[in-house]
Parts: sequence; structure tokens; C-alpha cells
Amino acid sequence: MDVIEFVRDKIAPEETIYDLAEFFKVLGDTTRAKILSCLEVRDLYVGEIAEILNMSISAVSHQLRVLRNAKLVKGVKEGKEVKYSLDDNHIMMIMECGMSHIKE
Amino acid sequence: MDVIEFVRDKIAPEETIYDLAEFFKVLGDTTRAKILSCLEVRDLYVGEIAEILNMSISAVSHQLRVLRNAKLVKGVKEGKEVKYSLDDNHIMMIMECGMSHIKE
DNA sequence: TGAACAGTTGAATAAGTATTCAATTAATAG
DNA sequence: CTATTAATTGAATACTTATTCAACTGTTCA
Repeated sequence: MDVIEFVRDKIAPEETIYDLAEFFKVLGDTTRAKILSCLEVRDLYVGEIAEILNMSISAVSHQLRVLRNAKLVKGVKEGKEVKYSLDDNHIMMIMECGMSHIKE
Repeated sequence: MDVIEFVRDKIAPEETIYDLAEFFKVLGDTTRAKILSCLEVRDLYVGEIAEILNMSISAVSHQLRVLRNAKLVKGVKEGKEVKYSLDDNHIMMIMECGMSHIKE
């Protein structure tokens, strides 16, 4: 039965897999995916995002925090408002990549 | 206020975003990510996967069903056993893609 | 035929998480 | 300084979902 050991030896370390799953989990929510789609079009204020998606400011803000922690978006204060933008350009590449999978 | 309409017009359709999030949600679970990592190494029986990951057969089987529904893995009956393999070769490309993001 | 084995399935429980609501911070205009 | 607006935050609720447990299906071999 050393198939078991063979595979255990070859797979990525536990922690790497955990981080990877954590990363995809962030993308795996409709609200967050929508927010990212909006920000792909252009940088936006929190209130604008909420209005575009017909959601409460609070709900959007909570999800923006998740996206911020995952380093997917960043927010810059401009007076009273905070303008958000995509933090990492290749996020959209990854999303497009997923897109190509589901279109089948 | 036509920033709102401008962005609404340009983002992907609601359903596409929903499907995309659904897809990433499947990858966004530690157990499922581990299973996929195992199957990247080689095709495996359910019991082997369970042993490699120190999980119950049942738990693994439940997650395999999720992966099957998402067309990420497929299972072929071989006598009493069922051998699982990756259904779609570019899944690992997507996972590698995510990998490159988290390594920063 | 029946006992043992591999895997699936459904229901229940347990754990995790998205949204709402109310309170709070920070910035600007009057 | 006060009132208003934009956004964040914490706690509570509602919802989703992963794992366990027990029962069941299908296959092999004795």
C-alpha cells in the first residue's frame, strides 16, 4: 500500500493547499465576484458599488474588507469617500480563466 | 449619476458572474483542493484518497460528488471500486494560476 | 446463497459566513 | 461648532455547508 505514501510525498504541502483554497473561497461568493467585476470596469466609491448592485452600503463594505484582506482590492481615501480599485491586475486573468472553464 | 448605468452596462451578466462564483466556490474548500491535488499526482480509488487525507470514506465521497457535479473529476467503476481522475486538464492550470497569486 | 468489501446517500449536527441593524468614526459644508 | 454625508465596525440573525452516522446498493468470492 505505498501508493498512499507516494501520493502523500508528491502533493503540495498542507499549508499551501490551505492558502490556495482560502484564495478561491474569496472569489467564490457572488457578491464579491460582482464587486470585482464592477472594479474591472473602473475604480469606484463604496456608495457607487452599492447602488450598482442594489445592496446596502454596509453589506458592500463588509465584503470589501474581505477583498482587501485578500489583497484583491485596495481603497484610497478621497475626502469623505473611499475609492476602490483592483489591487492585483492578474486577478481578472484568473477570473477569465475560470470563465473559460464554465463556458462548455 | 450615470456612472451607475455605465458600469451596469459593462459588467458581465448576472448569471455568468453567478456561475463563476459557483465554480470558484468548489475550488475554495480545503478538502476539495486536497482531493484535486491528489488526483493531479495520479488516478485514485475513493478509499485511497480517504487514507491519504486521513478522512472518512463518507466525507470524501460527499466531496467527490460536488467535484463531479462541477465536472472537475470523473469516476469510473472498476469492479467494487471506483477510480477517480481529473475530468478537465486545465483545472490544474487554474490552480497553479491561483498559486502564483498567493506566493507574494 | 451469503458474507465481506467499496462506495453512495440522506438526515442530523456542527461549524462557518453573509447580511442586517445600530452605533461609531471621519470629513465637509453651513 | 453643528449637521450632514460616506464609510466602517460589531453583534445578532439567517443561511449555507462540511462532516458524521447509519442505512443501503452493488460487486466479488467462498
